[in-house]
Amino acid sequence: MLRGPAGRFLAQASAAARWSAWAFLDFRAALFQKACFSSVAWMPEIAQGHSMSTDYKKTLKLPQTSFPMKANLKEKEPETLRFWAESDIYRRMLADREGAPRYILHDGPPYANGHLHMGHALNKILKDIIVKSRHMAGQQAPYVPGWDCHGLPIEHKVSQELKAKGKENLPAVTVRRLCRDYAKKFVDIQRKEFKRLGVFGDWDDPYLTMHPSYEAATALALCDFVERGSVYRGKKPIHWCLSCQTALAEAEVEYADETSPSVYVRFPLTDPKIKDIFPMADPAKAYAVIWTTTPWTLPDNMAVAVHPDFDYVLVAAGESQYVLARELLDTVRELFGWTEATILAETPGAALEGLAARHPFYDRPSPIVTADYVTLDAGTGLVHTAPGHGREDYDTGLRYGLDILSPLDDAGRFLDVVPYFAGLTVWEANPKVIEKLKETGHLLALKKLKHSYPHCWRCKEPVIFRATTQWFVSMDANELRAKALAAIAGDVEWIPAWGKERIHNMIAFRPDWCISRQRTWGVPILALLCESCDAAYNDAAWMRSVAEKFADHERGCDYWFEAELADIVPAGLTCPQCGGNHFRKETDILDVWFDSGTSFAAVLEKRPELGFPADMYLEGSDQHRGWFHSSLLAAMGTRGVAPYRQVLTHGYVVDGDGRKMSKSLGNGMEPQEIIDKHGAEILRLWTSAVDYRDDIRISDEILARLVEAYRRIRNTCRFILGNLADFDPAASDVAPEAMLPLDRFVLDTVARDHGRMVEAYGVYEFHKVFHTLHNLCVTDLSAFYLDILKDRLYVSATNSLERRSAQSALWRILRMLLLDMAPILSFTAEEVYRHMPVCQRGEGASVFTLPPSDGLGGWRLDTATRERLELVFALRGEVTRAIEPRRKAGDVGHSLETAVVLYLPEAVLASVAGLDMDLREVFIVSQVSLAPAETVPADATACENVAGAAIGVSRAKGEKCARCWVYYEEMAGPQAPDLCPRCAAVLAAEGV
RNA sequence: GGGCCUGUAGCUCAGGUGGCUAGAGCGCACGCCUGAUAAGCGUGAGGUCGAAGGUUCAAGUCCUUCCAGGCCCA
Repeated sequence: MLRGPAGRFLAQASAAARWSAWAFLDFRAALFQKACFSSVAWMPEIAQGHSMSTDYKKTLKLPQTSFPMKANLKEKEPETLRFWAESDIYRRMLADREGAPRYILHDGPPYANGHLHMGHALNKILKDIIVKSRHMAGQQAPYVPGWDCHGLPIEHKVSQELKAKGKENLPAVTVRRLCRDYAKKFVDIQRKEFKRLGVFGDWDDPYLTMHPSYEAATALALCDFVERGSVYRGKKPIHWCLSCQTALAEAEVEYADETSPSVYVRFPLTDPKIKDIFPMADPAKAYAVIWTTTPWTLPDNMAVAVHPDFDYVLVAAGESQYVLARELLDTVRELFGWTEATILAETPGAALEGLAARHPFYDRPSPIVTADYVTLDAGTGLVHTAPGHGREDYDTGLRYGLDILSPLDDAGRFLDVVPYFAGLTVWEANPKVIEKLKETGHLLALKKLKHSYPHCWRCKEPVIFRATTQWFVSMDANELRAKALAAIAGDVEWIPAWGKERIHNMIAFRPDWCISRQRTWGVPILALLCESCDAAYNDAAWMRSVAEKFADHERGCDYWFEAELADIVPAGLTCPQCGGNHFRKETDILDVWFDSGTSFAAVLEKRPELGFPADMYLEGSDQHRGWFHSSLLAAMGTRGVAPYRQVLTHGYVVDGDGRKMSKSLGNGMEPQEIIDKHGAEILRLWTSAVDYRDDIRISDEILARLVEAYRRIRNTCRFILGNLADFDPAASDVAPEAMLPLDRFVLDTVARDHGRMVEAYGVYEFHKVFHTLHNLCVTDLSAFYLDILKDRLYVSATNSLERRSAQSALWRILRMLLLDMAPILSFTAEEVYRHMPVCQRGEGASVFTLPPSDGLGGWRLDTATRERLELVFALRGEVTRAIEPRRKAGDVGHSLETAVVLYLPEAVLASVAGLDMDLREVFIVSQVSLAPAETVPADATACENVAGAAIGVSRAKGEKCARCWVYYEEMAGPQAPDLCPRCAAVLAAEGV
């Protein structure tokens, strides 16, 4: 509340103000009289009637602030970062919210490799905005960043470096040490880069999946699965390099052209059931025709696949009948040299399912199965299926319960059990298989084909698919799949909602989780393998005893690789299968998705400041397949609940045309360039401005727009700051209910927008925060309120109600703006905050010490008043529009050079006239008068948005006051002929 | 090829259950101001709502197909 004699005096004066400029003038004249009595000490030159207009500028209360207009973010941000580091802001924020409801956003660990790209920046800034907005909303929001450290890319990099140095086949512990150093290096690099973005968190103690305690937790999670009977060993084909004798991951496979034999083979269809499908078929001379470029896989053929929806024909050619896809008949006919080929019958592929063909050179059946990956691009529409030698074949094998046959040794030689080809390598077997086919008469055609074929990244030799023994987590044991699907549907909120459908489909149709990898850099699968029969020993209690050692070992699970066999094998252990007592350690490691998928156990459950389950997991939409997926399976499988309550996904960063960034297109953008050019703040603003649920575009134009937006927001703060320079709330605060109507109105407007922004933060719609904030600064504040306020702030007496009311409103507005800005524009909010005097901002050193508040104590403007005022502001728009033609005509420049008459319908006139409001100030003109609509002259401008109203514009009458630039018909008087009564009174009151 | 998603002015975004001459801010053009000044204010021009069909008295909003783009699979 305004205090002191001057305040009380002016408060009364203000209440006397009227809508009519004429009444206004009377009031000013009265003021002047008083002023003359109270002070005769005018500035001498004014008293002498000199025109010293420039000197009046010194008597105005122009904005004063050390807050620079130019942000200079590139230099300023590091200073702010230093300030945050020195004040230990992250811990301070947690301490400030001790006991408040917690909000736990669990960080999905980025891979510790390479520098940050835009996707990293987007992801971490979004997380930071959420964490900070929860803090500003009063919650305690810890954030522990993490890194994914194990895995192939690092191991790959390290082995490339070793290869370059000619050092290969080093012991596992050595390779692991190098991998650890490599990961460590990039954790440090990325940590620095993340911090540069202004992201708050426990950067001194992040979680690393290679940390001993983490590795122990991962291994223990595997124990949990084993204990529940969810883990089994089975066969699965993987890429295998014959010359390196090693398994290869997809990333280690390179595709290059290779020439292969291309063979067309017929499989006898002796099954009498064929007559049910094709009545004219003769089982004695019917054949299914397949095509393959890997003849050596034919010994392991287990089935023939057809597409259920394609049409297949029975064709008579020569003495035989052939089944093949109708669409491919013409191409094949020529190839086989069929002079005549008569279609005997036709059927959809689905009808063929279950028919038993015979293997072309072994005495066993090869059933016809259906598969939707069968195409008509090449071949015959019937696909040779060897589940031990192909991914799709394997899946089909699982579906039909076929044997996963792969009788090869590590060098790719057929085992002794394979008739005709034992001892041959697969490459040697190719021509022999062809010979065998010729011999049996089942080879229909032989050609050469040049095609893209997988090769080993190290030795560049062609690789094969070979079924090997792997570890799996069953999707069906303990109803893992069903429970996961139930959690997806019922326990988790997916944002956006389609995430539910997406992950549901993935879980619903995925095969068992293959958790083993034949690599070195990861958490070992704890098991002992019998030297004589290869049976695995993995008793859960024993596993647990080993896993627990990881936590205390300096290098975590290196323990497994370093320990003597005797220390690991339980005394007296005998193989339950063969009774043998010689064992070796399993050398497979866990899939890295198992590592990061168990972060809830290693981090959420372990850290006192966190908790399980998390409130939020937030990652890119690819993680439906990745971390969201593995975390869900791991938590459901070991804890029986989902690890998260909400899952939020963002799209990918693409270029200005919506295309993905790629090196070859040269359309990439790096966070570092943007920071160097514009500052991290612009990157943060970009993150907030876009709707991240779709793909997110970035381009120079987008950034240019954001830089503009940033300037507007910054300048708005600067202007407010400047006009609060002499404001001490303890001495001069005016409560909202005592403020001038305009101030109350705008305060209410800002409070509403503040509420909208708080709500938008709550539902993670940051682009709404950005648009609301920007619009508020541009439209409601800069172009409207602040523009109107200049007159009052600059001209009125320092301690007048007019000025103090405005400042009290500005002070509250600025605090709301800071709360809204801080999560996004953290650097700038902090800078603004630190330019506020302590009496305005409080004792806290940082903007992040502000308590959550709207600063209004729940005060709002009543709707009736609001609606009446909105009418006035609608009229303001009409006035500015009506002035414009006069300006264009050159009649007037500044709007203060005009006098306006509002011709209003009766009801409007009554409403406007009844308001305690200075219309001259609101319209920023020199004179305003109201008149009934009936009196409207022909040259008035009809209003567009106020029905029945019109505006008359003329040049302002009288003289321009040298101080406030408003035109008056009556000036102050002889002592100050170039001053208006108002200015004269102010100067007199202030003793100038 | 399959699953999920997107496509409204140059840019970023609004447009619950179909009913408006499709909105906002920025940018742009033109003008004003020079007491927020490498600032501020005003006015104005920009859209066949990705395309084509269809349902309907009425479609940016519903359906189908197509085109373009993204993520994940194959």
